[in-house]
Amino acid sequence: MTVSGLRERKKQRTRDTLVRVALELFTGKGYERTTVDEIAAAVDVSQRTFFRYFASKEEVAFAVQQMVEERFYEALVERPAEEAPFDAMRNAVLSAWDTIGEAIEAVVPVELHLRMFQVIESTPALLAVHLRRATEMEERIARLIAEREGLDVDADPRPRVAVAAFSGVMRVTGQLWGRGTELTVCAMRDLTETYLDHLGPALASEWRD
Amino acid sequence: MTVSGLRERKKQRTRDTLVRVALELFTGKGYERTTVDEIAAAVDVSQRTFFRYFASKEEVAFAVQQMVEERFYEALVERPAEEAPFDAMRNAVLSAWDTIGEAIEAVVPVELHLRMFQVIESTPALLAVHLRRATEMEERIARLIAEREGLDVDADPRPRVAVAAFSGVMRVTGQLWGRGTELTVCAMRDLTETYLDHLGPALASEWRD
DNA sequence: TGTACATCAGTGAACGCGCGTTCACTGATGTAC
DNA sequence: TGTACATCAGTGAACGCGCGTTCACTGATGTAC
Repeated sequence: MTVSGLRERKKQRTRDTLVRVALELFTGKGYERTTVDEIAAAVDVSQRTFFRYFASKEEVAFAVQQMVEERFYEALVERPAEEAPFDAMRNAVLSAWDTIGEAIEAVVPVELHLRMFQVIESTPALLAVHLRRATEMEERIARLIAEREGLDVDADPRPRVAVAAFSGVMRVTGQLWGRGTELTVCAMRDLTETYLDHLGPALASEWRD
Repeated sequence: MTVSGLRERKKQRTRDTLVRVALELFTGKGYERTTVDEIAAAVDVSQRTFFRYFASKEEVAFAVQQMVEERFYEALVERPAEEAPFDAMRNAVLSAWDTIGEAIEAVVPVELHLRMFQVIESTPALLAVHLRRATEMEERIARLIAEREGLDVDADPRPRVAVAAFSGVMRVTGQLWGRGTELTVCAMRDLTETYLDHLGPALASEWRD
C-alpha cells in the first residue's frame, strides 16, 4: 500500500482524507443529509476533485468495507486445502478479524468504521447497495471454492449453495450486530461464531429434543 | 381483490394499467432509460397521478413481485405444524408456484412478469432494492417460524439462521435462472428444487466420495 | 545543478437530468334527503 | 327521481434538489538532457 513519489503520496493522502471526512460526516449527520459538496468543502478540495477519486457518493461510503472484504478473500485463499469448504470460510472470517484492525486503522479509526457499518445497515439506500456488493463477492468466493475442490462452478450446485448459506448467516449476524449496543469487533466475532454453529441444527428436521 | 363501486373499480383499473405499461417500458427499453413522465404519458395520465399510486419509480417495478411474495408468505402460514421449518419453507415455495400464475395473470401476462424479474436481476439499482426487500421478508418469515415452533426469535438463533440459509439458496437460483435462457416458471421451479436438495451435501464436511 | 518540457492532480463555474413535491384547481362519483 | 352537497381522483404547471458531467484552464511534480 505504501507508494513512493511525492505526487503519489499526496494523492494517497487526499484520498484517505476524503474517506475519513466522508465517514465522519455520514456517521455524524447521516448519509442522505450529507452532500458531496459538503465533503469536498470539508476537505477543502473542489467537488470536481472528489469525483476524480470516487465515481459516486456511494463509492466513498464503501471504501473501507471494500478493503475489509478483500482481506477476507485473501484469508480464504490461504486456508489449507484439506479444510472442508464450509470450515475454510468459517476459519477465514474468524482469522481475518484478528488482523484486520491494523489495516483499517491505517486509513480511519476502527471505531469510525464500525459506526459506518451501522450507518450502512440502517440506511435503506446503502443497505441495498451493500447487499448487492455482497452477492458479487459471493460469486467470487463460489468460484474460489469450486477451484479448491476441482469442480465446475456451473455444473455442481454445491459451491454456490454453500457460499449462499454461509453468507446468509453472515448477513444476519451483521444486521443483529448493527442493531445491538455493543459495537466492537469482539462482539461481532462472537455473534458470528454462535450463529454459524447453529446452522447445522437449524436445518435439522427436528428442533425439539 | 375485487372491489365494488365505480370509483373504486376505475382506481383499480388505472393502477393495473400503470403497472402493466411500466413493466412493458422497463422490459422494452430498460428501467433506467424509462422516465416516470414516459409511463404517465403512455397511460395518458399526468405525472402527478402516477405519484398518487406509487411513492416512487421503484415501487411500480416491484408491484407484481410484492404480490408474489405475499402469496409465498400465505402459503407458509398454511403449512401443517408438524413439518420441520426447512421443509415447511420448501413446500410453501413449491406449492405457491403452482397457483401463483393465475394471480399474476389478473394484472399482467405471466411472461411479462418473468421478463421483469430478469430486468430486476440485471439492473444494479433494482437488484440492490430487490435484495433489501428480500431481507425484510426474511425477518417476517423468521418471526413466523419462531412462532410456529414456540420460540423467541431474539433468543434462539435457529429461526433466523434457517431462513437466511433458505433465502440464500433461493436468491442463487433466482440469479442463475435470470441469467439462463429458459424463462419459465417450470425452469425456476426445477432449479429451486435441485439447489435446495444440495444444501445438506454442500454443508457436509466431505465433498468427495 | 539547471533548463525545457511533459505529465497529471486539481480548479471553478456552469449545466443537464429526472425524481419527487407543491400549489390551487376541476370535475366525476357517491350520498343524504 | 331529483336536487344539494361532499368526497376524492385527476390536473397542469412550476419548482427544488443534489448527483454526476463537461469545459477550458492552472500550477505543481516528474523527467530528460
